[in-house]
Amino acid sequence: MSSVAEPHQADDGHGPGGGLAHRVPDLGALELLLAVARLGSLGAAARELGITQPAASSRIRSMERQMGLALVDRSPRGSRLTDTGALVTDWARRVVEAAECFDAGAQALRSRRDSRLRVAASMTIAEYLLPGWLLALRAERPDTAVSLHAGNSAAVAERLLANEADLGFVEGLSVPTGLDSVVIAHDHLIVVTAPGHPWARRRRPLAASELAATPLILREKGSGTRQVLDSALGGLARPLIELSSTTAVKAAAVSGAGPAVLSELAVREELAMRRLVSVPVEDVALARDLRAIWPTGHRPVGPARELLSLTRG
Amino acid sequence: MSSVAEPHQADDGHGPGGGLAHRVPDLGALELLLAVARLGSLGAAARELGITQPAASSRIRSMERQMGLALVDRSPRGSRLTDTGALVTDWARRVVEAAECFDAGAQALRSRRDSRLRVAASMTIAEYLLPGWLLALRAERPDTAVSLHAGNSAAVAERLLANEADLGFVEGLSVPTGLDSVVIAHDHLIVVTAPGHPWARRRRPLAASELAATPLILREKGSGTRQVLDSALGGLARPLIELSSTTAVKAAAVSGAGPAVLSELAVREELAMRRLVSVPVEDVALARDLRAIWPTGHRPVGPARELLSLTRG
DNA sequence: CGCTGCTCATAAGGACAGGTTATGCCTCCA
DNA sequence: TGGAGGCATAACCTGTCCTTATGAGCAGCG
Repeated sequence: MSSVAEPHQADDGHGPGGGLAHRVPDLGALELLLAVARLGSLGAAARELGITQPAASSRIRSMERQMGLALVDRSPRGSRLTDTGALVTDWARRVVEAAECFDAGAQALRSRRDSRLRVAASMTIAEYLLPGWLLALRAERPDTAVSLHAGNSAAVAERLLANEADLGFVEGLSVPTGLDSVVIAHDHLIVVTAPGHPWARRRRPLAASELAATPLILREKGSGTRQVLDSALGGLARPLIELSSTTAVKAAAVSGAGPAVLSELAVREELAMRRLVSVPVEDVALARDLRAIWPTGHRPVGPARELLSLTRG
Repeated sequence: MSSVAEPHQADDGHGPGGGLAHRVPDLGALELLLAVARLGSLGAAARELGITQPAASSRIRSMERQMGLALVDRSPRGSRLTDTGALVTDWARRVVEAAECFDAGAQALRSRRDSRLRVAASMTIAEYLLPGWLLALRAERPDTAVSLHAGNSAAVAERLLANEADLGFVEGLSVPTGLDSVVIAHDHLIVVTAPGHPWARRRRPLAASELAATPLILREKGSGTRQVLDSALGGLARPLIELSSTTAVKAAAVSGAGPAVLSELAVREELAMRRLVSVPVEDVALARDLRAIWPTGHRPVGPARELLSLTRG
């Protein structure tokens, strides 16, 4: 029951030129570029990253050679980004930020035991929201060791009640007894298809009956997403296929296998890139709350309170 | 006049443990992990990336050692991700996607001459939107060579009229004569502050007069963002400091220097991570259109039409 | 039952990237 | 006219990642 079982997908150009890694400078080089942009000098950037000035000079130079672009204007009294360098640096910043989220998440997965704050979260929240929160928390309280356990809503509640976690995050319809909660955000399930699908060009909203009558790509029964959909349609959702992870559902939908129902959190990126298109729906209650939960009476204090305050919009 | 001149900022933990690059696997490893997730086998993933099976095996193993996490369940008939591996892979996917955007953008900056589609775009669009569009275009038309030139709105128009570009993207109030256009999206300028600023806790919307009376962190006169703000306030915006790039303005605002006015495109990430907070505003027309533009009479065809169709919501 | 085909693991060697120290040149400023 | 800070080059070292060659576990089939 663990996870990924993805269908074939016809996308991504694994064409010639070899992997991304040969065309994109590695993270260390991008980090260095950001430091140069911020500090205005190769030497200063080198010091900040704990390397020597010649190392920085050589690394920036080979990055420019690799990309075929002049990124930095060197002068005897400092270095500034060129115009294209500024643009490249902005794109690089996004890569580094994603890597920082990765790192924050990985670190939380690693430090299981001796953590000052033990968090349990549902898959969707752990995937899309939590790394950013952890990063923000680290910015304010750099020495707070956080541990993370991801699972379904029931598992999260269980861990809290067993005192194996201090704070939980779930997306669901109801809160288990013995737990207090606060709504931290709202989420909507939305219907998505590949851009080529007939529904993609629909202007008139889909009726609930139509949705219930159409075979859909769905998460397995028991997942939070599926529960909300079944309840909204009165237990009637017809699966085209059932997949055990959000990722697999997205991949199937992108490949054109059919319409899928997913959290808007999960498909924001795909919508922005037009890999998926949202289909308007009427009359169906696909909203759900994202909640922070904790054992009744143990109102969050210290790091837990800090993290909680970061999550509220 | 080129670019970045960032003020001091007290954030990011350049603390111990050395750079990100030592804690996060490099792009090649992340790419490999995604391939393993998708294909269900180390050997198959290795083949897809054009390396040998032992190389893949060793690389995954050292990634697991580096992170201190078991990512893959190996068996004599294939490999599957562990639960934590699935989570890590989802985070890795975001890093790789950011790198793909970086690559698409860099490639467009590089191929200046012999391109089938020459695009000119304003800075904001080039920074935040265009890489995604280029990636989507590459997915559909892998062999379309695109070149990109970024500049302010006037420069974009100039390039189009001089037949140095086929398609332009600008965010602005008006369209120069000699050019046709279509609105592809709507953008709003928003007022943001660091979370600690008094305005951050404001519930009651800010009046235009209040905004005009307060010194703000702003882009330089002549930028599209500044033009819209000045016009909305009747030419009255009072600068606290003027900076020459969106990035510098964001950094100043994050560090708490004061309130800033920026496109919501530019601060979406910062808002999500609570590094900045949006301040409600009333009575001020801060909306602006994002437009695709082209020389009158040369309606986009071929690759230009293709790209245009990807940008419309 | 043993062959064939798939999987992953290990071992030994080579290429290269990225780091270091040492040094030189340029420019601004006191 | 030093001195300080900036960048570049050269020579060398080391670790990482790749390769080829080989071994071993599990499945299906004649």
